[in-house]
Amino acid sequence: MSELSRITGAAGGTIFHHFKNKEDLFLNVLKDVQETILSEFSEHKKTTHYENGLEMVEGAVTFYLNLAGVIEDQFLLLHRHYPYQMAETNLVCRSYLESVYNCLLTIFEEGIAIGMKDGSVRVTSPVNTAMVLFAMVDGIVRLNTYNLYDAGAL
Amino acid sequence: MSELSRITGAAGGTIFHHFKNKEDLFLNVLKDVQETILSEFSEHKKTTHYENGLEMVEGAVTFYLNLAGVIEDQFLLLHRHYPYQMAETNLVCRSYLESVYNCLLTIFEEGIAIGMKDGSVRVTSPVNTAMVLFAMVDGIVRLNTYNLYDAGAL
DNA sequence: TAAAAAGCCGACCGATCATTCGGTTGGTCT
DNA sequence: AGACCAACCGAATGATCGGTCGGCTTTTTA
Repeated sequence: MSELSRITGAAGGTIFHHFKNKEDLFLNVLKDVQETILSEFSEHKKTTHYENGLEMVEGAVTFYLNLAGVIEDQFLLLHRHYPYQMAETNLVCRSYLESVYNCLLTIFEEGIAIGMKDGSVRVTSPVNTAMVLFAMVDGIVRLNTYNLYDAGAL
Repeated sequence: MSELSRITGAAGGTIFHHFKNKEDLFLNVLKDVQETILSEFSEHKKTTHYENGLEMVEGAVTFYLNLAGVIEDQFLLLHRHYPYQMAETNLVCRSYLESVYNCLLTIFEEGIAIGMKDGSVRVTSPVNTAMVLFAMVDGIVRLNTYNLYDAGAL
């Protein structure tokens, strides 16, 4: 909190005038992350168009990797342990996280579902496939954040 | 530290008799994680045998998912932010993490390399493919740890 | 068997933490 | 002009943190 006070230039007490406590402040940050990702997602849906399901899945991967680069700090928050620990007891926190993951998974799921219809994608379970794809892309982002390897080249 | 003192039953000062400070204690825990994973890895190599490269890759996935379940706490440590933050300045910490990731990546790489020879695997870059596969499996483990979704069913 | 070393204890310390609170300011409404 | 209010300040607060230290006990060594 003192570091935040130093960075923003606001006095220590001022922060507590705007936020009830540290947890409330964190929840507002998380809310901001959720809103940003959801808005980027709907923007992506509006501005893109794909020939078939497979292309849509590929587009989802590109969208995800690109987004993770543009708002790296926000994604970093989702890669930390604290939010998920808080989500175990805090329902608001949990709903923010679920909303984000739901949104991100949906992109893959939709692409796979369409691809199954048009024949460009052949899988048994679209939900599971989407989850595996998501885990893969997210894992790469994570690998890239903690630059132990040059995953950025991927 | 006080919680550790409570759990172990050792007095506060006793912990600092065995470890220089909190960071030193953490490094010893991380060292333990590294040694455990490396030993499990060599055990896996000794006790398994595969017909071709693809089977070996599949075996690597199974090994990884299984290991993550058996020593869940130790994997949780690798999914937290702190070690990677520390690795930026602490070379010992960095070497532990690199050693772990190197070991885990190697399993995939070897399988892919063999598979490319015997024709069971067709990829352009074994290193990149191994990294993507690793990211995928690790992503699933992470998704499962923070049980927002029932990734365990996968 | 005496001395030395290692293990252990818990009260204690200074630093830092999140949070509080009495008071000031500048703008808006009556 | 006076009342009101949200925004803001910063010193003060109690709790907690990692870490220290002198002394007690057990084990090892000479």
